[in-house]
Amino acid sequence: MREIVRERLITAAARQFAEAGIEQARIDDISTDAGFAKGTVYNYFASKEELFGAVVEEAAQRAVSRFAGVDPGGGDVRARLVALAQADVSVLRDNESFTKVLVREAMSFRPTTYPVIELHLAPFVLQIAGILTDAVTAGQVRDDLPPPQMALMFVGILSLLYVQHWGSNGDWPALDDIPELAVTAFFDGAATRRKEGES
Amino acid sequence: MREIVRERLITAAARQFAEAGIEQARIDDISTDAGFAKGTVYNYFASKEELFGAVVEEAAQRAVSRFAGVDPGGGDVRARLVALAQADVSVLRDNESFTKVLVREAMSFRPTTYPVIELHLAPFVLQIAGILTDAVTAGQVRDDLPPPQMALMFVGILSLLYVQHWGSNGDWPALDDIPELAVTAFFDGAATRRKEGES
Amino acid sequence: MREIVRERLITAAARQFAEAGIEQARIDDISTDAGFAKGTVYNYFASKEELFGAVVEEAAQRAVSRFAGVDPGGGDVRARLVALAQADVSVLRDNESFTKVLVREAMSFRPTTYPVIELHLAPFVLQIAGILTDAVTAGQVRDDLPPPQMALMFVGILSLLYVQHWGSNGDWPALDDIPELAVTAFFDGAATRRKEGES
Amino acid sequence: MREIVRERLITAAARQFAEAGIEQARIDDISTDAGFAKGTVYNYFASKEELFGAVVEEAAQRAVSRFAGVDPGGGDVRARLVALAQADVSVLRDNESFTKVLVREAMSFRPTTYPVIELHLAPFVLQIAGILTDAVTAGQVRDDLPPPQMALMFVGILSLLYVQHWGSNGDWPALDDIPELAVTAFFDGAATRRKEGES
DNA sequence: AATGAATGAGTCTTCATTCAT
DNA sequence: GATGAATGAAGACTCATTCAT
Repeated sequence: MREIVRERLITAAARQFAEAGIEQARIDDISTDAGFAKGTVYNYFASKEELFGAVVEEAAQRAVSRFAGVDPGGGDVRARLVALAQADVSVLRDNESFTKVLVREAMSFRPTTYPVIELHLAPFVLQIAGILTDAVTAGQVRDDLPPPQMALMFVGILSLLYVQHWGSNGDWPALDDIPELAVTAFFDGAATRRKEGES
Repeated sequence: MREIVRERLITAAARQFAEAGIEQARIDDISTDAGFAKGTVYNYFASKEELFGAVVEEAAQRAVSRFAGVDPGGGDVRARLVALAQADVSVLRDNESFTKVLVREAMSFRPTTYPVIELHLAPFVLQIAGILTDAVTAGQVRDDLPPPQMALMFVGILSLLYVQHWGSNGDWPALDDIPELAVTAFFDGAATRRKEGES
Repeated sequence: MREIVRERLITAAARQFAEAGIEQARIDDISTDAGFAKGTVYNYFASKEELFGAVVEEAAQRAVSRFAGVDPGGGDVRARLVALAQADVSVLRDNESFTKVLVREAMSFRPTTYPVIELHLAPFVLQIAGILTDAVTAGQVRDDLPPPQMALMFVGILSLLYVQHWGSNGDWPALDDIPELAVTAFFDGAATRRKEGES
Repeated sequence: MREIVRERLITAAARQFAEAGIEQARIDDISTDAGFAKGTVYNYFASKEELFGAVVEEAAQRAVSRFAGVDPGGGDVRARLVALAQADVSVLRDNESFTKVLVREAMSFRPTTYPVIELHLAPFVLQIAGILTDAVTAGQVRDDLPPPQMALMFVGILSLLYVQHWGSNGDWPALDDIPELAVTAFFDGAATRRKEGES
């Protein structure tokens, strides 16, 4: 019961925070949006700051939760990364507000939220780093950059495409194109190339 | 005279906005930081919002100004992009606050500032798009993605590295490494490769 | 409940506005005067301006409300006008602040308030105009001036006497004398006269 | 020299005070309107309040100055009053701002300005009272009201018509009609009448 | 004497937070 | 547990006034 109300508040908060930013969002609107009166928020969260923390935490958890079991494994890095990116985009579709909050906060490196985000995103990044390590071993990925940092870059590029998607009002890139695009940008780069093994 | 004071105010504002964000920054502090009493800001800017606009504008202009004459031209895309990225980093060194504000705002896609940023960054993006078009013609760059969007990606990757630099408190990547890193990430990608023409 | 507080705030506001004028009156004082903390006003009115509007509106309504049923009708204009003026004075006794605000504003022809006053005073003026029209028909009142404008004059003269009452600190005219005085001034004028029908 | 600048400032101040009221009028605008920079006002007046006082004083003086020699004398009160009212209206034409300030202040019974106005208007009121006293003696004016108070009423009615003129944007009454109208209202009243001496 | 940049006291207004019901 | 009225700290903004030039 208590948990359900809490959830409703967090979801409403995510919406408001995504639309207005943390400063501009008003507790009143959040409560109303969730179907309660102003004061109710304070029966569940000690402060606006704490509510925001809960939103970020939930956002990070949601983002991570769906990756479990998504990785097809196997030898093809590209395919594995695309699968992850697709999972991420599908999460985004159901949680656009949460993701917006997450990305905006990540890019704002606010001392209070950055560590939270890092902490919760760690599993995701590690999973990617794992895939990359496999791929380095298999000779599919360059070995002159540490996998964890390449993983960060991959997550970053994904976020970047989200930002451009939102910034262009959905004009470009379309959500559907993002997974492939992200992997292409991350993996292949802009240069013309002859794939390994091509004659 | 008037211009100098204005400049001082904008610089102080950039500092405060970079540190605290637009909402948290207090007009009082900005004026004090610039060495004036609180009312002085309002002799130069009609409102906090306008001051912020001036900071963004200045940030965008500074970012662009240094690219003039930086492009070495010639046939090597990589070298040209590295030169531009180096110029950008050197601008950043002198204007860290401005760039922070710029990047944070760009990533927050706020309706009021996003267009301003787009407008002022356009020349920079176009310059890169030009280089990429040359490179496409020369067969150095893939022709399946439109140059303007690749240019956006390049700028995005650069910004991403700044964010990671700031987010890690300068840990990784170091400023000095960013130009090379950005070009590598953008141009080469993560895949192992044999450069065009290698046997 | 909510209505009571609103009323208390309006009453306090009327006091402060009457004493200090709209510019000089401070929201703080109004709230305190009403027995609340300063912020409370804003739970009921969006701005000082709106609160002022509410005061003017209430003032006009109070002024009008008591005229209902006051007019004795019958053939004697003088008596009917005196009855109305007496009602007006009795309203004034209970609402001195409101009336002061009303009169001051009416005489200041401020674009924002003048229409409000006109609108709300219209019924009163119309009632008087009606009485005068009757009287014109009955041959008691001159027919060379339009009744609505004569009605305005009557209201004006009444207000004028209030102003002189306040301006002289109650010295002259006394409130009790005002109804008779107003009707005399308006109806009879200063000239010596022989009433119609006197030999 | 000094006197001329002072005069220009007072005239500009009158304009601004008339348009915006004493609180809303800004020193800056007054100075600019007079053709000077902001600071100049303070070389002539110690404060805004003092400047306002000077405007009121000047307004009162201008209002009075033109009555000298205007009174045609003779036996007809009506004619003498009309002459005075005409003089007043003609003064008003050249000094609309000053008169507006004066009337508004008179109706606002502000402790600081009311005495000033009374003081300066006294000669005018006395002159009218004199005429009325003559008329009482001649049996043309009722003897049951003290002439000074009747004089006040006359001035009041005149002001009232100005207010209605301004409040209706010049619609009614027209300036030209005011002298006759004022005397009619004051002298004859609204009642049908047979003038003294009519058969 | 004129200027206009700088000052800072004074207010309105917002809104997170408290708490009695 | 929900409510929403009351609170009051905080901060943007105005503008009369000062004063160095």
